[in-house]
Amino acid sequence: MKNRLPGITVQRLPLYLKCLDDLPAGQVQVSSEELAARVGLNAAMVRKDLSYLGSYGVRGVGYDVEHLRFHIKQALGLNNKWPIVIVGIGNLGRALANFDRFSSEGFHAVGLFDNDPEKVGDRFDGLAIEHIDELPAAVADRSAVIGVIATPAQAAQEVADLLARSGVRSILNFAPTVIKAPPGVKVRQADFSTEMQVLAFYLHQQS
Amino acid sequence: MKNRLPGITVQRLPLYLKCLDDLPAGQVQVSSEELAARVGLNAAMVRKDLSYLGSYGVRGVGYDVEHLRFHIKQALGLNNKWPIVIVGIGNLGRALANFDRFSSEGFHAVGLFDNDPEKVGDRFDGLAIEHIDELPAAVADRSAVIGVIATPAQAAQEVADLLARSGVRSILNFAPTVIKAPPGVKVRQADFSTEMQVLAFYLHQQS
DNA sequence: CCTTGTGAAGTGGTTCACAGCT
DNA sequence: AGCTGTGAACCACTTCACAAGG
Repeated sequence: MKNRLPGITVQRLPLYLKCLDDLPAGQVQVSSEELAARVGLNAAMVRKDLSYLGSYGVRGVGYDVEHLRFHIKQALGLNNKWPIVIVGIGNLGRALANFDRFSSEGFHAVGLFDNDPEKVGDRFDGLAIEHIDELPAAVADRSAVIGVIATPAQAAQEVADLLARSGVRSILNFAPTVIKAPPGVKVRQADFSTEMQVLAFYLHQQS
Repeated sequence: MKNRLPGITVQRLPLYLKCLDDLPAGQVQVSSEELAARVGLNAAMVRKDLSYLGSYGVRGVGYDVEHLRFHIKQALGLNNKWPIVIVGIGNLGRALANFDRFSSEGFHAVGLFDNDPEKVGDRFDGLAIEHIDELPAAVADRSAVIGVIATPAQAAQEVADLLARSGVRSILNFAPTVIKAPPGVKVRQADFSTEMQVLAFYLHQQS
């Protein structure tokens, strides 16, 4: 076991976690072979990924499902409850706010923000929508560490700047534009059009 | 120029395209240095990625913005209009259906499906929601090639099977579960919780 | 003189193949 | 006997560094 996981392993750990959830109720052991088939990867890769977490398998048997789930969540920091804020409460923002697996997955929404005064006060997921001007104080008061951007593209950079200044340490950007953030603020791009365009490439190739 | 682009280059081409859109109106040339700064990468990587498309830059000058945009779109197959269907018209499905950059980005929605009879007939983006039972015929009639899954996790595999049987060649899955598809059907996972969990890892590390 | 395009070197991820345990 | 854990070989991507060319 090394104490540093490759970035790409970090990206696969959430997939293993989802596969564990999909196992038949009552299944107590799982082999690298079975997990690999479920995620669509090679068994050696699964074993190598999991070995970075420590030696939690049993030779000749496999991995204990609950034990493994615990250690993956541990490695990802999902045994905390990270406070997050969501900016832009259109259809996408509402979908995110209603996402009820937050609680089981290490996050909880502590603020919903929009710049439309019409929307302020509406409630989702037990939270009232607040005006974007309230964001800096809210992030500080509620110790939010992740900001989710679900605004139109033209507002995204401005919102990212505001989030960064307010003190979040990570940004998940759903707007179809590339945003910059100061060093120390980790950004992930999570947008629909990028994924679609990648699929288009493979369609195009075939034809 | 080779005729095979590395998979990871394919994933970055959409980002370059977005950066070209963000350039000040009227800017006619762009250097690898400037593009790199915008996407947050090394200039050599940008040049190498673009060199796979052919030698479309001018030494000492840079790349012609329009020319480059054309060739990236060409490579990604975005000079077609790929017909897509969206399954699961909750908040997320509506966000996708309303996504108005489709037309400029090589796609158009040709069907919206849900299993809730209450929703059937509602209109979004100029399309009426149809019942999921209509999906196979619709995919065939309208030549849809991409299926987007925006259902809850427990329905996702079933919808994926239905899409694959109906003849789509690519699936974009937003449900927080790992789905399988037969060989020949390309799947991309695009889910919120995976991205959040990756961010959680980096937060956890710092603290 | 400036910036592209690209071999070559460097880095990191994947797969193989088998020793090590149960 | 079976499955994990892991060095070693392999392969892919990134970065360097510079020749080529406007």
